[in-house]
Amino acid sequence: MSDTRQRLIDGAVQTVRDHGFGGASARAIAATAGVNQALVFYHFGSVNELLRAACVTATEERVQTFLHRLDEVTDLRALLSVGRELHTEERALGHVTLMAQMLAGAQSDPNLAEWTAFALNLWIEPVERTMRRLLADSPVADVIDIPGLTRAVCAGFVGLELFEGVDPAGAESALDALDRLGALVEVVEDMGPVARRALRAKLRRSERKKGEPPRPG
Amino acid sequence: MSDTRQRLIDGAVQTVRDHGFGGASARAIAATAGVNQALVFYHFGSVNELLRAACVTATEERVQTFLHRLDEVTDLRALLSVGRELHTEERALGHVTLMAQMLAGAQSDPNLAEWTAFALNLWIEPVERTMRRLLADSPVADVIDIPGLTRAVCAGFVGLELFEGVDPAGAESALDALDRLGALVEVVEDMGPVARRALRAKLRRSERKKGEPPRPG
DNA sequence: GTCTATACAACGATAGAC
DNA sequence: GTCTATCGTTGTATAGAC
Repeated sequence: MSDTRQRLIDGAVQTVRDHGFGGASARAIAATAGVNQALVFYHFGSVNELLRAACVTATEERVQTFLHRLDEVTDLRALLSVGRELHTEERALGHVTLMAQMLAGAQSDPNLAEWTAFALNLWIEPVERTMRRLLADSPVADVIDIPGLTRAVCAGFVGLELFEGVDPAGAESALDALDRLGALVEVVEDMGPVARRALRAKLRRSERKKGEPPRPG
Repeated sequence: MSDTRQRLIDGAVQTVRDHGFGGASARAIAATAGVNQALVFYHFGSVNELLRAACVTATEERVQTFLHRLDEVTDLRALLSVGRELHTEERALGHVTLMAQMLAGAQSDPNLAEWTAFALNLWIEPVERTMRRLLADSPVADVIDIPGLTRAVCAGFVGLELFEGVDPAGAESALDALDRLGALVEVVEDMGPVARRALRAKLRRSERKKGEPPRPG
C-alpha cells in the first residue's frame, strides 16, 4: 500500500481523535499527515471516503490484536477486564473515539452509517463468540439473548467512551461499578447444580409472567 | 421568554436531530425556526451558545415530564421499561439524539463538555435516586456502587441511541436482551432470606478475592 | 504521484437601515 | 428586535504544471 495512503489514514484517525468528527477536514487531516491537501481527493475521492477507510482499516488492525486476548478469557469478569484494557488502550490510540465519532456523524448520513455498522460488527462478532463460549453451560444461557446482549454491551462501551470525554471521574466510577456487577454475575455462575436448577425454574416462571419479549428465539 | 428565542431553541433541537451536530449551522437552524439567521447571534452570541442553551433547556423540560414516572417505578424491570419508553419517545422528539450529538461534539470542546455533563446530570440524578430507592433492601445493595452503576446505565443508553442510528435491528435486539437480563435481576431480587444471606456471604468472599476496587465506599 | 493555484459554496459574525 | 447586505474565513474539489 502507498505510503501516502497510509499516512492519510493514520492522520485521519489522529485528527478525529484530537479535533472530533467535525474538525476532521481535508486540510486538517493532510496537515496532521504531513502531506498536501489535494492528495486526500486524489487517493480517496472525498473526505468521507477517507474517514470510512480509516474507520474500517484501523478497526480491522485493532480487532486483530485483541482476538487472542479474547480467546484466553475464561469467565465474564475477565471479559470485562479485557474490555477495560481495551477501553484504556484504545482511548490512548483514539480508535474507540474514532468509532464514537463515526457513530455520531453517521446518524445523518446513511452511507456512512452502513460502513460504521460494518466496522462496529468487526468488534461485535468476536465478542459475541466469546460470550457464547463463556455462557455455554451457564444456568442463564437459555434465558438471555447472547447476540442482543453483546450488542448492548458494545454499544454501552461506546457510550461510556463518550461519557468519559465530558466526565472522566463519572466514567471511571461507572467502570468500577460494572466490575462490581461482574462479581455478582460470577457468584451466579459459581452456583452448585441444585441452586442452578432452582434459578432455571424461577427464570422460566418469570419469563411466562411477563409479556413475551419480541425475540423468543 | 421571547418567542424568537424559543423558536430558535426548538429549531436547534430539530436541526441537530435531522442533520446532526455538524449540520447545525446558524443558517440551517434559523431556516428550521423560520427566523432570520442574524437573530442567532443577536439572541445567543454564537451558534455554540445556542446549542448549549437548547441542550440544557430541552433536557430540563423532558426530565420534568419523566420525574413522576420514575417515582411510580417499583422494581428494576419496570425501571428498564421506563427507560425503553424514554428511548422511544425521546428518539421521536430528538432529545436523546441531541444529547448524543452534544456528547460527540463535546469531545474536543472543553466548554461544550462542561455543559453537556451538566445536562446529562439532569437525567442521571433522578435515575440515581430511583435506583437507590429500588435497591435499598436488596442483597446486592452493599456490593454495588449505585452512582457508578447509574452512570454506566445512562451512558449505555446514549451508546444504544447512537447504535440505533446505524443498526436499528441490532439496537432492538440489544434492548430485548436487556429486558431479559432484567428478568434475571428480578429473580435475584425475589430471593428468600436464606438465599439472600448466602448470596451476601458469597459476594463478600468474591469481593476479597479480587484486588480492591478503587471505590470501596 | 505530488505540488500550486484557484473556483465555488457555506459558514460565522458584524454593520447599519428600519 | 428584526431585516438586508456584506466581510473574512474555511472547506470541498478540480485543473494543470511538474
